[in-house]
Amino acid sequence: MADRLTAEELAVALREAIHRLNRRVRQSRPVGDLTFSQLSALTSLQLAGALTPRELADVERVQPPTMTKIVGKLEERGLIERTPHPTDRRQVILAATERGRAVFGQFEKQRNEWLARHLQELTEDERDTLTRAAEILQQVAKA
Amino acid sequence: MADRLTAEELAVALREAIHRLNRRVRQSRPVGDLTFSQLSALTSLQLAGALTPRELADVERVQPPTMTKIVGKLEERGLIERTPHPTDRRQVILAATERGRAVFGQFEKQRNEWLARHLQELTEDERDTLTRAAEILQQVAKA
DNA sequence: TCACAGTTACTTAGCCTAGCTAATGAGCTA
DNA sequence: TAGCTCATTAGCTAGGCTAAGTAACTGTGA
Repeated sequence: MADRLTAEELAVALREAIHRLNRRVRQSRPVGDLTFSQLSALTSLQLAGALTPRELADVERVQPPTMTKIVGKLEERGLIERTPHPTDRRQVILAATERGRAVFGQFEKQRNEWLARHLQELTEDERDTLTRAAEILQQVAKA
Repeated sequence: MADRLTAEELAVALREAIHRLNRRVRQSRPVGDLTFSQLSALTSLQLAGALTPRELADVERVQPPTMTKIVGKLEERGLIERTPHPTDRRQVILAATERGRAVFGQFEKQRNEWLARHLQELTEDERDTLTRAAEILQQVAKA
């Protein structure tokens, strides 16, 4: 069973687990797909409805120029669109297009397939633990 | 409290949590530091003692050319060294140098600082949950 | 009130790392 | 000798970053 770890030991264990799992999930990329980061940005955008690039960058925890690139890729594919801000002409409003919303669910599903399949092989107890862990980790990442 | 999620819903939640946390941890990079991937490879190498590039690539779940690059960076810094395989001259044996072992602990500590600090702010109960979660995730990543 | 200095928002340019596949060359093995 | 395996090289894309540039907003002093 799990011994009581120090915060530092836990940090090591968690980071390694996350690092490897992250690589695994990224590897299972279907052809012609959106990347992880693109999908994440698209998700945030749909959850929020509409955001400025700065807001989206903050949510995604990247710098604005990085978000400019990601948004550019999504716009090229016609999945999101830029519209002018109603009052402040420096700003831009980003929102998913019809097509973006349509395409999204399908890719999201593929993307999760590998992980979901493996999670299904766990016990209910283990999945409950991971559910609580996901909440805690979201909280930590937000901090 | 946590509702019972389907494996698919859990996959979404986990993936998002991991994605964001990963970015957070990567951001807290001290100057002149090793990258996440370099540190991870160095760790695996020390745990195993010595490995060939192919073996290390498998452990780290990357393709051999990717590992060639990472190993190159570590070698440049004098943290690992390549020695010829005793019987098979195609192969190479990788191992951490004295300096690699010395430098390792220190960077590892810095690397974990941000995460450890935030984990310390959690309750013991939450940390226990994360400890179990880390074990489960390692298992899933290995599968 | 209005000009201009400072600030903010986004983008561009240029860099590095991390991944990948395809191809190459050296060495092993049947 | 033919064919396989291992490591590397070459060349690509994506995703990060900082620094610098441009356009637009805002507030203050004459």
